[in-house]
Amino acid sequence: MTSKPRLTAAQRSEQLVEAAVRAFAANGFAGTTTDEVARLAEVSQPYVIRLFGSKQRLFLAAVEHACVRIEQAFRDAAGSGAAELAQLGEAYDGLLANRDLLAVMLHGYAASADPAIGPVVRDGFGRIYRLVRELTGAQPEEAREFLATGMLLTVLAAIQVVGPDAVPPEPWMAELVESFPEKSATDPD
Amino acid sequence: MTSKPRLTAAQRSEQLVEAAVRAFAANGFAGTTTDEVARLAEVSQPYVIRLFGSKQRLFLAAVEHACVRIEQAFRDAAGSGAAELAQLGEAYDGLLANRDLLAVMLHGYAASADPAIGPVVRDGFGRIYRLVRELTGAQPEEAREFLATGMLLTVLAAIQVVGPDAVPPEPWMAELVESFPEKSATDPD
DNA sequence: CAAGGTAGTAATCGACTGATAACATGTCAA
DNA sequence: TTGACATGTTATCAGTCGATTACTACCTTG
Repeated sequence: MTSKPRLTAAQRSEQLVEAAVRAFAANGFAGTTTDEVARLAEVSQPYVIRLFGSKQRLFLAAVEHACVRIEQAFRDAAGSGAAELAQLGEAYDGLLANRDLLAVMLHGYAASADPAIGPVVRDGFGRIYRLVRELTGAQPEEAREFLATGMLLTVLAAIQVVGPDAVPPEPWMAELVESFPEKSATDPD
Repeated sequence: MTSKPRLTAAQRSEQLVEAAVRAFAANGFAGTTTDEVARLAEVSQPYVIRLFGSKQRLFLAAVEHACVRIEQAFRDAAGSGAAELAQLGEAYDGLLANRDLLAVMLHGYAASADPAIGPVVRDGFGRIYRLVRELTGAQPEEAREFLATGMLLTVLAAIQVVGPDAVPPEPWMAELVESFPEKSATDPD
């Protein structure tokens, strides 16, 4: 049996950030223990603290990671050259399927009253806004509407109205979900 | 000096819910202690637990209270008879000035993975959606766009891009904020 | 006034958790 | 080989927090 090989601090940190994203996505900053993250990555809890200095810095690393991954998803969806907002919208749907990245962002928004967290979250949000404009050439109004829809979807995923762990839909949920423009299925048949 | 008069349990509970809204709005469910709420309401911490049974039920009461107050704000803005979405939008701006009610909702969304919290938050959200449609006669698509904008504003307030405790605006923030339709100032002059 | 219910507190506890310190183990260059 | 550095753990602590228990003070009503 392959009992954990030793990794470099950089590799282990990377692994821990991914575990942190999963853990913080589920329970938020205050609701997650460093021990949970440690168990997910199969290391000891004190080692997590040693590598990141504090729980707060681990959370910040998770938020930063989520931002970068979201930016990456948009860039990939855009391909080379100009892109349509609809393309980024489909990328967003892809992110919703994972749920973790957007959930971490939501917990970041909620925790932004903390003076150490707010700036990092704001910065990441700003980068995403500017990237949307840059990739699509959208006007501020269009980008704003795009992000607004994104925030609604993020919330709907968090309260389990859409996404993988959605509850059985009540009438208003079905109506609201149906109101979204249909995903243009590039039907290969 | 008027040292606290005795109140009925109902009155004290009401007072505690208001304190809970303020406390939970700032730090969320896991990040808030029952002692903070107790101090805000100037009662002892065990009494808070006695009146509500648990911290979780206190949080649920705060979420429920926030929902009701938001519904009330919409109803007030609509007046009697049919209303425009723009009227509700102004009501939303009024709520943003307080920040607490919408912040509690945001923390509710974030905490909805908890099986005891999710249903309450979903129910409140559903009531607000239906109320918007009912008051304005809006189609699902319009109501969805209205809520999307609301979610974006809620997030922007949480990360201190808009609202009372907004940070000094960076260029992207100014651009994004400017992109919102101007509030139609009913200039009395 | 007696008595019972209601409002509220002080004291305390057990569990949890982030962080520190001391120690162990593996790896690699000279 | 050896020694020095990097990876990782065990043990432990000090503070925090939700909850329980037992108690006190007040008010009402017959």
